[in-house]
Amino acid sequence: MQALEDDLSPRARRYARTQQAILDAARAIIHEQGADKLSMRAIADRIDYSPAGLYEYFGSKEEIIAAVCRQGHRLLRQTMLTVPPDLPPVEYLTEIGLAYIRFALSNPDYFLLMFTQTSAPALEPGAGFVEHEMMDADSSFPLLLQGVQRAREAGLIQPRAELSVMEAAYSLWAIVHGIAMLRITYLREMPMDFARADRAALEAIARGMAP
Amino acid sequence: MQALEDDLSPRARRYARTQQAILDAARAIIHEQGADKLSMRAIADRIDYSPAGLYEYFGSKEEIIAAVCRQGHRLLRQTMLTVPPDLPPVEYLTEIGLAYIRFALSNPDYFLLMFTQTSAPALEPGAGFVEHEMMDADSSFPLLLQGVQRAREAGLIQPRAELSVMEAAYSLWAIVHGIAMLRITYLREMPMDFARADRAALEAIARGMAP
DNA sequence: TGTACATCAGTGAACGCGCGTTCACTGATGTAC
DNA sequence: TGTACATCAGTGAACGCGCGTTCACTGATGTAC
Repeated sequence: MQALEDDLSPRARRYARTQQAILDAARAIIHEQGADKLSMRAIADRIDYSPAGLYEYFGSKEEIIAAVCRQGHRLLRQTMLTVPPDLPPVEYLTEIGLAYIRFALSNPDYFLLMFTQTSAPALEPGAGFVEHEMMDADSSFPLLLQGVQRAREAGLIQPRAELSVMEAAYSLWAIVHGIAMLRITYLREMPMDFARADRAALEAIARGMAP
Repeated sequence: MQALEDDLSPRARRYARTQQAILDAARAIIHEQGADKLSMRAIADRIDYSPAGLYEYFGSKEEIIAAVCRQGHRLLRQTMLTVPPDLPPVEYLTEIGLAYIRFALSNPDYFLLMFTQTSAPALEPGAGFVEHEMMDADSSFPLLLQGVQRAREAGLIQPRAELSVMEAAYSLWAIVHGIAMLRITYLREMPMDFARADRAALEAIARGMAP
């Protein structure tokens, strides 16, 4: 990555840097004021540009949003990667699940945008699930999938006829995503011991996959 | 409800009817064109009014949205109520969970709006969870809670030190909500056997609560 | 090394649009006597 | 039962606003000889 940037001309380097500054500004606005306050003018203001200048770097507002979302998924994935991979498999799964939730809570508007955007390019018909962005290198889902696979190899999770590895990872994803979504929207003001409840939920689903 | 309306003067009755027509129009627009196409002008057009006329019935666009959402929660609840309550408790829980998901899939934009709106009145500090709209008569959560309670009484769910009835219902809600959300947003184009996977997820969480 | 020129990065002003809301108004509906 | 009046339901036009995007422009940067 760094080596790759070194190969670029100073011009191309500055270009890439400004492009990144635009995305950073967009992210900051979303974080501080919510996604509906994100406008070309607001971004331009924040990096001391005129709105027209942004079109040197992105073709439209939509492109900027798409790029910000892609970066968000990468960031979410990285947050989950900070969990030590040598934890006992089930504990590992619990921890990356909690990391997913934590990311959503500290970046609610960003998270909401990431999973609310409907602009993903449609798959051509006949494409398998592997082509879906869910299986991208940037996505966090493969981490869940690997985690489940590891737990299965350790004999801590029993794949059944009714629950493949894929489906187990999907269940796990659903429960953490549901918790994340509910907590940043409908349950925002709910007085409740979520630390306890979330752990309980993750333990329950883990039990449900056990042999 | 009907009797109550009969008591009203013809004037009040027409007023209530128009108010409902406005909400119906709003709902139809959300369903057909998405929540971002919902405007006072669009609503007015649809019921052959001028935009200004709407202010006879609602103080602002925000009020209309709030009312539409409240109605949405009522509708979701009613959908879940169509599940026969005399099913075996665990099967009952599975079925109302699937009904929740089905509602979201047939009204994606409506569902998204209902659970994305941030305009719920904040609880005054010190309020218990019972005061939260989650526990309203309109909310679907109490159905999950009762379902879990019933399963517990039948001995099919084992409340543990680590998983109270409340937490079990929360887990269940999280998983169906997560599925619903993922399927109407990020996984919209995902080619996958969801009928199977969703059932598997619900069975897994049920197993995790079993004695 | 110096000069002429092409390209690049960024500006300022304006475009047209759709929006929520307001306000003076008017005809229709209901009420009081 | 008829008339005068108050209230109600709804209109049309306009308000001011913020938005994404375009376009002719200009000074700065890099390139070729």
